[in-house]
Amino acid sequence: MAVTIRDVARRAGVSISTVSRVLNNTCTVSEDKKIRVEEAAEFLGYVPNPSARSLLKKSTGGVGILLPYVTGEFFSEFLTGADRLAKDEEYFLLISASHHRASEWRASVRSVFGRVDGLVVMDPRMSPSELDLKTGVPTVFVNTPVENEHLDGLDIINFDNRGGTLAAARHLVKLGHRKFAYLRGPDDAFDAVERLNGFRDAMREAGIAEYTVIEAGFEPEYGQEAGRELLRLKELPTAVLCANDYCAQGVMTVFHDAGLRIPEDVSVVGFDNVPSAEYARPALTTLSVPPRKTGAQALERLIARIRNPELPATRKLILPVELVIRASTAPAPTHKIDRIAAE
Amino acid sequence: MAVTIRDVARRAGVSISTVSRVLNNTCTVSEDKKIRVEEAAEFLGYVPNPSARSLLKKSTGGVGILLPYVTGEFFSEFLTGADRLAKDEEYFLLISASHHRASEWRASVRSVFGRVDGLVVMDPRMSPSELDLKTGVPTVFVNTPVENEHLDGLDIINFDNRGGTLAAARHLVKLGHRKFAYLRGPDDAFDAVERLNGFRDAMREAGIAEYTVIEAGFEPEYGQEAGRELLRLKELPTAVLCANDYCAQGVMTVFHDAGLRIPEDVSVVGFDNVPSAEYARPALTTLSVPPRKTGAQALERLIARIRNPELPATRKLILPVELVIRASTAPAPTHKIDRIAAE
DNA sequence: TTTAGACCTGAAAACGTTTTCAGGTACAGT
DNA sequence: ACTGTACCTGAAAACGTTTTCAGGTCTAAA
Repeated sequence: MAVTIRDVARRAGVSISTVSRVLNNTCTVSEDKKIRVEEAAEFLGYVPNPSARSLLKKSTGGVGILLPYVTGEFFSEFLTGADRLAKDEEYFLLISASHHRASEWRASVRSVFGRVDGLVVMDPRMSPSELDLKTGVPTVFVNTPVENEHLDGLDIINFDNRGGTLAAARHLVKLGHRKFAYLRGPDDAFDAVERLNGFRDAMREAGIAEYTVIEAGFEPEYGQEAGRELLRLKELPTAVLCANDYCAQGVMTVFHDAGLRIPEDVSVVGFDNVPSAEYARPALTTLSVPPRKTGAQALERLIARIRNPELPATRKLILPVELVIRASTAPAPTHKIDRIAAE
Repeated sequence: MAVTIRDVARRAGVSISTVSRVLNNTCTVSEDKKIRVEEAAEFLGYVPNPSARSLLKKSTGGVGILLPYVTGEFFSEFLTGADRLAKDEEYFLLISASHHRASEWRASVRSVFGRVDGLVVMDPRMSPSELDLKTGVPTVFVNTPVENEHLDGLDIINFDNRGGTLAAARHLVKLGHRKFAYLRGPDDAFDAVERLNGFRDAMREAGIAEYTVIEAGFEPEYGQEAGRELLRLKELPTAVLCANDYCAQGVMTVFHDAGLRIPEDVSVVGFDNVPSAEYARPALTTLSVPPRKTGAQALERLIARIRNPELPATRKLILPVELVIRASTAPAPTHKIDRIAAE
């Protein structure tokens, strides 16, 4: 049986009210009793029961984070940022992954319900209205699809996905590339679609009407599959933009194994700038989104709203995305390209 | 104001006891009242208050996970496994990272105290006694240093770190390598030390007295630094074993940039088999520890102990580690090795 | 000496549940 | 008709806190 406030009170020879007052120093208590209580609490190793406390205060001191995956550098960096801020602000973190599945999503929501003072929700495949959260706590959405007209009451942090790919493609156009391929992410993922749109914007802008778009995905396997598909084309693109860094890593392995040289024969660009992108060889040109900072920022905003419920909920923040040029991109090749047969 | 059991009782025209009984179907209730209660609860969207419930039941339905980092493929894979099992068993996950710092460690412990029914603790730098957990809940330690004689009351899951490196080094010896370097992890990290010991075992076994050990670490930066140091040696090793995969990735970038060919000039081995090891080029030979499975296993064991407190706590499990041979290792070179000057 | 006010303290209510306890009804067996 | 039993139900206690309320003491002012 855990030690309760009553035990402390008995040992200090005071009432439980006094113990509570001392421990929360909520109003003045005579010096001697204060010392007696503190000693007793220390001696007994008393820790207030969080359930009892939050039952009364109607706040738990916790923040829930709901995301599709807990795996992968992007998400884990996001969590690191969130964890950092949570610790600073003395909140605990309740984390749950949905794997884009409705059943797990419901289980996640159920598991946080009533246990947290606020929620950070990240799911690029579902709009806030589909998520239908009736949790009654402040919520910050990250990387979430939303039409501007339905913004009211929503607090959103997104990345400039569209602008990112646009910038990358522009860069490649400037390097003389004309034959492009885009390895797209799943079409039910909002960020993947935005990235594709950015690519299309760039092509339109450059007056390039013909380019290849291949359905890939966010994992290296999909990149490999798409890479093999590219190798079967009768004319190889000289520049390949990818849904994200993992996809890019996948396509790079296939190109490498086919004897293609990156960037001499073909340029490759990722998205996200995950830590491993820097350590790939060739190091990957990519678009830097700051997941750690975003995690911290989401939590900061959420905690501000928890502490001050008057704060208006409606807000939309679009974080800029930065082109990081590394070794995987170069001017368009002028030589003829040899490749080992596909498959 | 959230809807309480009292609201449901009023709407259904019964007492709160009856509502509770229906919702937990804890004993027989007449059919009509049962239906009325269920309808009322559904209509009002009633969800029992977890604080009130756990205050009474003395169990929270939560499990705490305390680890050094939440970043990196190893930890995030571990979390995925844990999350999976938690969801299956209807537990929520309270996660906190300590970054190997005592102050954060204490903050983490404080944040889970009283909020969870059990704890999974992973910290290769601290023995359970140093952690001095007086949480009063069942705890499973993962990848934690412990001397066999102090095992009582401890529930431990470790990897065969020593055997892993031993197997890798043996493999390289069999490939004809005689000039070895080992990039070691921090010497206060138990697993890093065990891995080094495995390497030393192999050298002794092969009768190799001279080899290089360099203080590196678990991040690619350290691998790069150590790699540059290796390049300054007057004689290059033909085989480099690393503290983990990230370290290996770091050293590989430096070798690559120095014009060394892997594995023709030098073989490199990692440890952990993180997902990106497969997609590096050359693909990394490494030792597979199954973090996801371990996460699930730790949680499974913990939940079993929570549900059955009679279960003896003392247990030590050492998970095998498997050598995964990929393209970064090859027979020892017989040719002379050219390298671009270090720095 | 009285009284107002400041200050300290304990009793008790409250938070939202679950669970025990006891009362009530209906029915079957005598 | 009476008793015993099974079944259902509501009142109330309990969980461990915080907070309100009110009582009590002490000091200072009148």
